[in-house]
This record gives sequence, C-alpha cells and structure tokens, in this order.
Amino acid sequence: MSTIHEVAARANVSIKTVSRVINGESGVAEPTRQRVLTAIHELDYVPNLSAQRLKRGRSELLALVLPRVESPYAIKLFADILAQARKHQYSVLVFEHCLDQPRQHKAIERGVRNHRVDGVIIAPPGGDNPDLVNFLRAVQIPYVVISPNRLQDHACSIQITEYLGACEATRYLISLGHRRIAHITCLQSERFGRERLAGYLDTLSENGLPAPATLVSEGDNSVESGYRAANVLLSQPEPPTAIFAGNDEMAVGAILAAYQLGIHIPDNLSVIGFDDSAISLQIFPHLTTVVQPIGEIARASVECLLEAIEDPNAYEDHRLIPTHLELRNSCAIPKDRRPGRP
Amino acid sequence: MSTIHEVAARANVSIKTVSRVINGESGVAEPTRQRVLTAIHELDYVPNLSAQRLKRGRSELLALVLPRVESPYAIKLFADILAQARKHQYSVLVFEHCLDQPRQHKAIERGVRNHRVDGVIIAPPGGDNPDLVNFLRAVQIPYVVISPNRLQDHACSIQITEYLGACEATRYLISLGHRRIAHITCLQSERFGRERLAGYLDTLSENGLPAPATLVSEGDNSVESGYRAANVLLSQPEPPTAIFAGNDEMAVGAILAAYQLGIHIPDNLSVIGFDDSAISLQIFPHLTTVVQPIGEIARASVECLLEAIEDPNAYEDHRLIPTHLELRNSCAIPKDRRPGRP
DNA sequence: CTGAAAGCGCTTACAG
DNA sequence: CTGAAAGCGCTTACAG
Repeated sequence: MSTIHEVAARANVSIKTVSRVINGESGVAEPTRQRVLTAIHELDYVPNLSAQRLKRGRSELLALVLPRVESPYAIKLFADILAQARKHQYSVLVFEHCLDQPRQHKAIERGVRNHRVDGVIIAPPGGDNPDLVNFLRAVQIPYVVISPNRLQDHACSIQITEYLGACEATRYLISLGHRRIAHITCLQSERFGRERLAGYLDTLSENGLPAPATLVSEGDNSVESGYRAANVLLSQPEPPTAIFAGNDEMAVGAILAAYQLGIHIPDNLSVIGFDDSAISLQIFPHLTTVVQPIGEIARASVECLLEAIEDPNAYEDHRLIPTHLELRNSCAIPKDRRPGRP
Repeated sequence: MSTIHEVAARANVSIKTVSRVINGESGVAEPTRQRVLTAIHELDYVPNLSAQRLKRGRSELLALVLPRVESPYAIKLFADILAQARKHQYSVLVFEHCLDQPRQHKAIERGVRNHRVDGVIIAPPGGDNPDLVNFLRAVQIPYVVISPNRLQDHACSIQITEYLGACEATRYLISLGHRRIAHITCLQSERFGRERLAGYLDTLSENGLPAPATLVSEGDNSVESGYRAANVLLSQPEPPTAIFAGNDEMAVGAILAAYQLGIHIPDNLSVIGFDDSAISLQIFPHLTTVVQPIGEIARASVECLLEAIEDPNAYEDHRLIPTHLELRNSCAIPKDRRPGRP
C-alpha cells in the first residue's frame, strides 16, 4: 500500500500538503489540491489509521461493553451504535461482559487501555458492575451507561420511560373497557422491573380499579416464566380479561398458555408486552407492545459520549428516552363490552 | 499514560530491553526482567497498540462482515468469533453489510484498508456479493467466507453439513414410525435451502417412502411462512404426522398453527427444526432441532483465516462442520404406532 | 545479555 | 499558499 510520501512525490508537493488535503484543511490552492487528489486516486492511497492515531493522540475508537447474552436487544443496540459512531468517524470495539466471572473486567480494562479507547458505552447490566465503572473513573475515560439500576452512580446515563410506558399500556387496556387487568412482573431486582410494576399499579388506582394480589404474578423475564404465570392467572375463578406482561418474552409465554387453554387472543384475552423485541412479530397474533426505541438510545449514547470526550471536566448528562405504544393485534374490547353480541 | 521511555528510565535499562520484556523475547537476565516488570507495574504501563501496529506492519485486526439483520445467529457468531480472535491476540472490527445498497461495499473497503485489517471473515450472505469478494482479492487481503452459495468462488470457506443434517432429522422421524412426513422448505434460492430439501427427499426414498408434492410446502424462512405452510399441510384429507421444517422459525410457525387447530404436539404431530436458534427454546414444547454449531464455525473461521494470513500464497481450505440432532420435546411416536392404546 | 540508531506513516508547531 | 523539521511510541536490524 502506498504512503503519503509516494503521493507527495507524484503530485510534486510536500507531504504536509498532502496531509492538508486529506484532512480537508483550508489554505491549499485549488490546482494543487486537484493534483494531490489525482495522485491519491491514481495510487489508490488510503491513510494509515495507526499512524494518524499515534500522532493525534486520540484513537477515534469507542468501546461498547455488551453482556454475552445473545439477546436481539444487544445486537440491535450494537448495530445502531455502530451506525451512529461511523457518522462521527469513530470505530467501535466490542467487549463482552460476563457478570459471573469475577476477573472479567480485567480483560476489558486491558483492551480499553491497549487501544487507547476515547470513551466507553456500557450496555445493561454492565453499568451496575462497580469494578468496571470504578476503573473507568480512575483512569478518567469518559463513559455513558445505558439503563443502570442506580442513576446517581454515573455522570452520563441513558434511560427510557419505563414507568410512563407501563402507564400507557395499562391506560390503553382500561380505555378498551378492561377492568380485570393482570400484570406479569419482570425481575424485581432490576429497576426497570420495579418501575414497570409501579406504572401498572398507579394507573389502576388512578382509574379507581382495584389491583388485588391475585392479579399480579411474578415472572423472571423468560418466555417460560410468562407461560407459568399466565397459567396461574387464567385458572382463577375470576380470570383477568387482559394481561400486561413486563416484557415481550413473558407476553409470548402468556399467549402460548392461552393457546393451550383454548382461550382466543384477542377475543377472550388481550395481551400487551414491553420492548418491541423480535419475538413480538414472530408470534400470532402480533403483539401490541411498548416500544423501547433502541435507535434513539444508540443515538443519545454516542452523542453523550462524544460530548463528554470533547469536554471531560465534570461533564454530566442524564437523558430520558420516551417509549410509545405500538398497536398490533393482541388486544380487543372485552367480550362483555362488545356491542352486537347477545 | 506512561510510555516505554518512562518505564526504561525507572528500570534503568534501554527501551529495547523493555520492549523485549513486553514481547516475551528471550535473552533478558532474570533480575533485569524483574526490574522492568516492577517498573511496568508501578507505572501501570500498557503498550500503545497504534505504535506497535505502525512498526510491525500488521494490525492484528480482523474484520467481520455481518448482514444488518438482527438475527440471533449473527450475534452468536459474532460473540464466538470475538472470543476466538481474542485467544490469538486479535481484535475484531465489525462492518455491517446491507445487500440492497449498491455502494455499501465501498464503506467496507474503506474501513478495511484504513485499519489495515489483516483478514476478513464474511458471514452469510455476504460471500455471494461479488463486489466485496473481488475487492478483497484485488487488494490481496485474505478472507474466509461462511456458508456461501457457491464454494468454488473462494479460497477459504466454512460450511455445515446441511444435507446430512436434513437426512438425520428425516431418518429420526422415520425411526419413530412416521410415514407421512412433510417438509416446509427454506428459500430455494439459497444453497442451504436446496440441500436441506434434498436431504429430506433422498432419505424418504432411501427408506421406500413416497414424497408426494402435497407433503412439500414452500416457506421463506420466516415464522409466518411456516405458519401458513403448516395450515395448508394440516388441512389435507390425509395430513402428515410429522413436519420437518427447514429452519426453527418455520417450525415455530408450524407449532403455532397446530396450536390453533387443536392439534397436540407431540402427541398428534411431531415437529423438527433446523439451526438451534434461540426461538427453539422459547416455544413449548421445546423444539427438537438440527444444531448448527456456531461455536465450531467461529473457531474454524478464525483458524482458517489466521493460517491464510501466515501463508497468503495460494492458501486454500474448505471446512465442513458437522451438525447434530438435538432431541427435545416436540417429537413422539405417531398415534397409530403407540402400544397400549385401543 | 544489553543498547544506540533508524524508521514505521503520519501530524503538529513553526517558518517563510 | 507551501514546506523542512521534529516527534508520536513503539520494533527491527545491527553492534558490542
């Protein structure tokens, strides 16, 4: 591969002039610029990033710390962050994060410092790992954390409207006419699980509806737990006419349980999920769900991080990304409220 | 961050000696080595990769070209390749590949040359894009392609036993006693779809079973297409007692269709998928499936590529990774063959 | 066993 | 508007 010297020789200029053209600096006569551009084109010259980085003292490299869970959420987030970073001329290095392995953060630390990464984006649940976060603070590398359990631990964070999203889902079911609305909870050890439950409970009480304990069933975020929870909920003497599941996986579990019990969705049971993950469109009927806008999360993360890199001193930014309800085919007016039926 | 000079000064040696210690070269007296190690530790020194790369003329960087489809397959492959690369001290840069955008490969080309990537792994279906492949050949960057449609186009390729996997699935259903075994095909424009179909057909005929056209239904790899295909298959006068779907998504579609028709799985219908993707464990009953061993694919890809990087001259290697059948709960002996039933 | 010199391919002041 | 010099932080021959 050719170097800046070969380009300079061919264009009959100094390497400094070539450098100016490459970096789009002003103060190069147009004819000169054209000559350089032609030489670059003819030699098929591409600057060596390692050399640029070495000299500039910035790597233009972002690290993304992802859990080794093969969730669709993670890959979508990754893809969107990649696209955002590219817009700003940054590359992304991915580090896997295994919560269970105690010395895992050592490998990340080494990679981050080895590559002289400019900043780090921490996907959930990495933000709750004190080792990683303390390290980044100690070496003064800017970072932004997505959906951490505790906001006050970080200078920059991105979160979504977990609570309001749950409120909107519940309000929608109420507006359809449902009065016995159940909730299958996400893991209550996570903040988002507690906020989604709170949104559900508050909306019920705001609308004068009771929320007996028999309408709240615990899940663990998995399809299977939603399936079990729904089986319990639906075999009560007075079963709910609608279920708001804490995430899409559990909503799918609930739909599978309904299938087996011969309960038609949405005619006899309405179901809402949360997240808009791939599975919500793989189930029939397609799942009405609270959309977690991953594209927006990615954009905000990169923006935040880049600003923190520009101005590392006491930079603080907490962004709240709005969710919205995506209406599909898993909800309907409850049977006893439908007109035209005997 | 400290440099090699500071370490050298503190340890009272030349930078060359520090370099020797960092790179594990022999010929350093043990006491000297210890002094250097201590200095490295005290200064918390981490070598600058950009400088090392610049000097060495190798980036120790692999590129992975992935489709922008948010498939669980893609992220698992990515995670496993990441882990394999790390073992060999390589980092991985990911490039998204959008088939539909004509100038997409330009961005990949630029990134690959900019970073002086040592080699490229192309995930399906990128290997069938002539632009990308021709570029890599032109600039002489070694690459390995995973599951391409045409093997002869590449020097290094990884594929799995699509045909044998389909044979094994079909043979298993026959061994249970099924005689009316249907197949929902993957897209026939892809080699893997054709091979899976061929494995199914050949195994039936080897066992003296007819394969009437009414038992083969076309799908397009999606859950929905499996759902539609199964509805057609199961509403025939003589419906199949088993369905071998070309992938897990379509198998799930078939299960959903059976649910709605009140057909119990596995009592009244056996279903097998292909791939062992996440969804196979999210459905009930859990899906018996032909496992595509992504970990092995990742290992073989990285190995192949590293060998090609070591010896770029006319290096050729085509590896075939074996699949295996993972027995779960979606298959049973057909009703009419079960003992103890009237 | 150890080190002084040169240079990888760029950019950053500085000079003209 | 253009360029000669110095140097980013390392490793590669070479010498002793």
